[in-house]
Amino acid sequence: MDKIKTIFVGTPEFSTHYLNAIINDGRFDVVAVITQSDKPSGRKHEIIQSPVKKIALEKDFKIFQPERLKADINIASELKTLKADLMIVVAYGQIIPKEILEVARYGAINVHPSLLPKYRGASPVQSAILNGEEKTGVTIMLMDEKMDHGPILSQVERKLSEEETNDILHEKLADLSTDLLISSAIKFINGEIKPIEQDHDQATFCRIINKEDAKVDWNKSAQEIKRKIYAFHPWPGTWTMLDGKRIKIFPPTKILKQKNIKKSPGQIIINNNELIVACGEDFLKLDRLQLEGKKEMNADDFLRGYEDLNGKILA
RNA sequence: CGCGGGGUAGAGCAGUUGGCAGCUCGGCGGGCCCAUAACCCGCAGGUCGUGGGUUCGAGUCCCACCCCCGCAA
Repeated sequence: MDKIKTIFVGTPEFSTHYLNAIINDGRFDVVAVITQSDKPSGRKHEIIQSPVKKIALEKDFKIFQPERLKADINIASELKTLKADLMIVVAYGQIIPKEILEVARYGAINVHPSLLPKYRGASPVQSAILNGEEKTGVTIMLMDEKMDHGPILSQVERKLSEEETNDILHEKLADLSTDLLISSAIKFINGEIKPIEQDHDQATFCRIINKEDAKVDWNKSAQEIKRKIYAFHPWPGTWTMLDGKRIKIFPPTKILKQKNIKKSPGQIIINNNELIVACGEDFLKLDRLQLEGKKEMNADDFLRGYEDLNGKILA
């Protein structure tokens, strides 16, 4: 059997797990890679290449980096000349127009890290943690014009614990589903899978995360705040303000229930060398912090250098 | 040339107008105690990021460079 001529579309680290799996499997021939354009990034505004691009360069794949895929009319015809069998899309970061989705003979397959039709959209993993879901998973599906809307080829589930962070969960979901992507793609091409239409009435959506989402509202319950800290780790990183300075909060944190103490939300309590903050409901013990300009550190290190914290208010 | 904070003992920090380098924690030794991460006594541990300059004298002032970090993108 000939190798499956594949166009891979993706951008961040998460995508690279799948690209590597496809490369290592041996039954696929990557004829092109589409990834986001290089952008000035970091402290000195250096030009940064996407993780997917780095692999593509290493393997000497043909690379496309349109500024806006929608606006680039020529790219569809150029892709067609590759006579690809399949397009595989993992976290590209742009809407892909219909003409592009149709350049490969068998169409486009998407990997989406949620149990579709739940959590369509830009932040499925973060949202599942934020909402305290008991389980999430990964869906392999065919793409159509609507976002995360196409018929499902396969799914895999994973239980969630209260201690799951966004970065680790992404990795675990990838580990869990790279094989599934490959087997599903091959079965689909061989006509061994019948795609199943999603139950669109059950669909839920999650929007892209912005920086304002990452600020702590201490009026919320300790549980809600804890989930945010885990869901937004390491990016964008949950933060609050202390004495006019930004301070980031990292996992782990622990919820403390103490009914007889009354403090205003955001108030710091130093007890037994532990850093505890009053929330709208219950209390949160913070273990790891980072003051702007400083490195991330343990709470007891932080307390050592920052005297008279007791009673101060985080906002 | 995007904006900003920082580099001082193993860790976290302080160091006033330039004048003997400190604090808390940790480490080591000893003491107290039924006992302890508690308490008491003692000890060790620093080329103050690097190089140059000013000065009788620089952690501190001037110049250059290296490294870490927050914002923004």
